[in-house]
Amino acid sequence: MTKLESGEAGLESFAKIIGDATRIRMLQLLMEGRALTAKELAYGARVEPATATQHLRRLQEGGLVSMKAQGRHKYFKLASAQVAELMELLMVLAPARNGRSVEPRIEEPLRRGRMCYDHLAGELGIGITEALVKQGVLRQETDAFVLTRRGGAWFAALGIDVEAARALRRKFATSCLDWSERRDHLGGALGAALAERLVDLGWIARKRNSRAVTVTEAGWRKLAEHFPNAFDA
Amino acid sequence: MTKLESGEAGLESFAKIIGDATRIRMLQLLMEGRALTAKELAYGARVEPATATQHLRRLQEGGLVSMKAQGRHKYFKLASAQVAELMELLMVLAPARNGRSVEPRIEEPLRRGRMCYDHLAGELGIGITEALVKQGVLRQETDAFVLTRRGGAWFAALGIDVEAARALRRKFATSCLDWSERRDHLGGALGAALAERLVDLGWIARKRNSRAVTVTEAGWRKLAEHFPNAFDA
DNA sequence: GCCATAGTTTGGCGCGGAGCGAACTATGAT
DNA sequence: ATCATAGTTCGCTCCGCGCCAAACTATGGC
Repeated sequence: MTKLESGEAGLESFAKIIGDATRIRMLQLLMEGRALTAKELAYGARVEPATATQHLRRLQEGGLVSMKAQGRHKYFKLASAQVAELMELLMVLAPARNGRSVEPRIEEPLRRGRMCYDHLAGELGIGITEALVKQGVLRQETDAFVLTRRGGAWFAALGIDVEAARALRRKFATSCLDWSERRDHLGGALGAALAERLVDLGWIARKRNSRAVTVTEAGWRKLAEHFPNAFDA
Repeated sequence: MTKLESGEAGLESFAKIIGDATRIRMLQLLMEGRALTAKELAYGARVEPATATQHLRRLQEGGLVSMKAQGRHKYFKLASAQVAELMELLMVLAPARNGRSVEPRIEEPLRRGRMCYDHLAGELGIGITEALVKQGVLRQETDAFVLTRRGGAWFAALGIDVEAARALRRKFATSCLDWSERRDHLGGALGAALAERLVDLGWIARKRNSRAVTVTEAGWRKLAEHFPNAFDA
């Protein structure tokens, strides 16, 4: 054990990890909340995969991102909500230096409800997910949700073919870190099936050419029945 | 105007400013809340003054620290409470990488009340300062307090020689950013005189070999009379 | 005026580390 | 088995930038 102040030295090398343009760009890409592959991050941050590997290793060592290998892909995402908090603070403080710059405010409708790929995010997605957990339909694990026995029945009752979703060659019920809310919500095949079904039922509707999702007139009552206490606040 | 995305480029160069061991060390030194001179920061961060000048310039450009020239000294302090917030977040996240490390928790007594150089800080210092502002004894300016006309009488009534304090070759009534509370409190000659007088009156007492300050038995009643509503929470 | 001290500017040295291409392994598709 | 693709390892180049010494300016004390 070298004589190394764990506090100070830790902060210094941690700061170095953040203090690189490419790595910051990668973290920015991950702010959307979705898990990205190494290659996506490489090209997104405008470097070759070989270079990206090094950066991603350092980001992992710094506890800023977490990785999950799946087949020949490696999916990276922000390690915690605190990291997202840190990034947000950096983004707020940064432009102050660069002359005035209008704070890029999130459009309110998007904050309320939106599609994240093909499943629901925003307050709507989170409200629904948390209601399902509270009802015992889902159980939250480290980075995925598990459908309980009664949960299967619940989805079936809503008219969703759970087995079909399970058969798809994709993650079944992942937990996706929400960008605006910083909370986990249901993604994957099950999340997509649920979103699709709610649209089919006419409870929610997608705005044309937008990721925004709104609850329909009839939807409010129906959602309140099926997801109790989900939309109080 | 070059084609330069103000948002992205800003974040990247901002991150670079933070991502340097020496500059982080300087920011860490400033977390105490007191303004420090360029030289103090240089040696505190273990570099020569010539090097420190460069770093301090970049920290200023990045909006992380603010500077006030006073005579031949230049005093630096954190630019805002948000910067302190950022630093705190960095310090919380950093050690996670470095194996387990006990979160260096602030000792409770220090949080309650302590000496910051020669004036009062912590909840005690802030409570007193805010009570004085509310009573119209002090008025808060950008980075200093102003003693009002009635304020002079108030201090005199407490047995403090305001003119003597004003005559000293030092800042009279500065506002000092509190480290644990992140709020301004009264410093400078006036703050020191007040602290000294409260000790003389026996209302507060310093612990031996510590910066901790406690309120005496008799002190509680007296303080409550002179600083109404200062210690509710 | 003098000297002492705080801070800055400049020039040059040297290292850390970001970047890439090429060769490698690992997984999946056919 | 064969090919395609994801990601890694290695060796190398090269540039940014942190650092200091020395010479400079600015301020205060005498």
